[in-house]
Amino acid sequence: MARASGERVEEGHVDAGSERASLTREQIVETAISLVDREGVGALSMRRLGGLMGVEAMALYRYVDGREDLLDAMVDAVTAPVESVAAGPADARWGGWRGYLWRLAHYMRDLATKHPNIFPLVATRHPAAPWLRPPLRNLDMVEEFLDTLLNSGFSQQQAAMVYRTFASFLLGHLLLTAAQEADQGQLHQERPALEDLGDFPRIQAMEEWLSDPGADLEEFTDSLEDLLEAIAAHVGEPRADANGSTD
Amino acid sequence: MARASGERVEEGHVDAGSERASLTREQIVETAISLVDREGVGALSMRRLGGLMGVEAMALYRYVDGREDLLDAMVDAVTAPVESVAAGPADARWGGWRGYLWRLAHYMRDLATKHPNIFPLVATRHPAAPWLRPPLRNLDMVEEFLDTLLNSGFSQQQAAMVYRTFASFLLGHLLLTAAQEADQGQLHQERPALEDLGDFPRIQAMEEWLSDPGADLEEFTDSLEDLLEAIAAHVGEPRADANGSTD
DNA sequence: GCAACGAAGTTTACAGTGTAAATAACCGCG
DNA sequence: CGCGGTTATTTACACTGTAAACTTCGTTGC
Repeated sequence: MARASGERVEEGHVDAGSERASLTREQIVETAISLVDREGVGALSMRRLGGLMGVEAMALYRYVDGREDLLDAMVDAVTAPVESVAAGPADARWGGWRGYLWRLAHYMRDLATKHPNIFPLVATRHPAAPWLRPPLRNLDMVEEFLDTLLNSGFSQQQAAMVYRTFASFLLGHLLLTAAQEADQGQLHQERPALEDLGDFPRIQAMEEWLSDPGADLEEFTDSLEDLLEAIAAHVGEPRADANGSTD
Repeated sequence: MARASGERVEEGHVDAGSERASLTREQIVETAISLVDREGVGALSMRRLGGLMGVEAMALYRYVDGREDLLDAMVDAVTAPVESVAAGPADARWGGWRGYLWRLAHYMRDLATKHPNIFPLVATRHPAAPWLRPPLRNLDMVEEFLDTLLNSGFSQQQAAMVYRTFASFLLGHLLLTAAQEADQGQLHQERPALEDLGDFPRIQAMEEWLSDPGADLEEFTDSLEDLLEAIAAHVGEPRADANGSTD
């Protein structure tokens, strides 16, 4: 019954084409992601999601094992394609470790700006293992990360250190980028008049320098380059010229 | 009535001494903080909090204006004392800007380890102004921060840049520190067997280097020193010796 | 054909949530 | 005493996640 007559599902056009489509874990996760992208995690409820897929809420439980599991699955889904985009196996060494880290950083930044409402989840949910540090919590990706570094002459200890440092760097910058992107998207909610700053002359004087949201990418890039330089210095690499050819 | 006879409030010994005590916004926020410290934000509900204070849930609404406001107030309360601890007005220039940033960083780290369940809120909630960057979102503190830097010879543009960079640095490192501290506290919940890593030789080989949770403080300190060095370099300061005396 | 089976989705139910609105208990003051 | 104001309680409602029973349906074995 249910979907037979004109019962007005919320907006979900399931597919109506192939055969019967039924439900899929991937479709559920995908729909949930798009909902959260549009309206934030607060808007994600099982009943609402069910409505979007033209199905009762409880039907989802055959595939997702509860809301928490769904959130984890969303995080995994969003961070999964990184290994095939940031640095596929073919060109993993193109540009050496610097090139690899550069591409990875910018891929993660894209992710944060595309899913600003989901990124806090990526940053905040406990990863499966305690040494897996957000936002770099995809096993395939971490494996490739370490592989690239070890192949570039880093010791195991150094590679682990770089992994941690790099993760912290991304976490800090991208969480801010995402937050900023998020309230840009949320059709300017009530800016509460911004207390008058009379007691804060320094802040008042510097407000223009502190704002400047357009500078975010530039700041990210600059900081990234500083970080790469610092890594190179710690590791004893000559200098730069962006090509650490190891083969 | 309510608190008169033996009605078994959850555990809240309000004060039982002074006069009647009634309710206070500060007490509410304090109790909420201690609850979240013990059991995580998931455990904070208005009814539960009311129970802890020997009062019905709706009584809180005269003081906190809803759950969201309560969470904001908790974040503010937790990050407020920074100006009097990290660097009071008297010794704000002791050790120059390096000393100031050093003390501030360690104060914030203490905060993250003392309130690991609250720190994600500090990191994640939108600040009042868009240019106020977590976790440095206290106006008094930011004012002092900028003042210290400007008094140490930084230009306005440079000071703003340092503020942003420093905030990103803290956010990245402390969120990880807090997460780690948090699941140490949560009486080891089911570690789900940790998929066997057969497909990840690199990770498997380096697991010992990747774990090592004791190294967190050392890593933080090292990274902090790198950051201070980088700032000094960008600003054209001679070198180090931890005393940028400007007077 | 037909009964049995398993899977997919629905119904019903329950305990818990935040919070708006009306109500009651208390205080000092006239 | 009554009156008014502050504080806390009561009641109510819409919503949440999810356990358990139930219906519906396509497939398979005989």
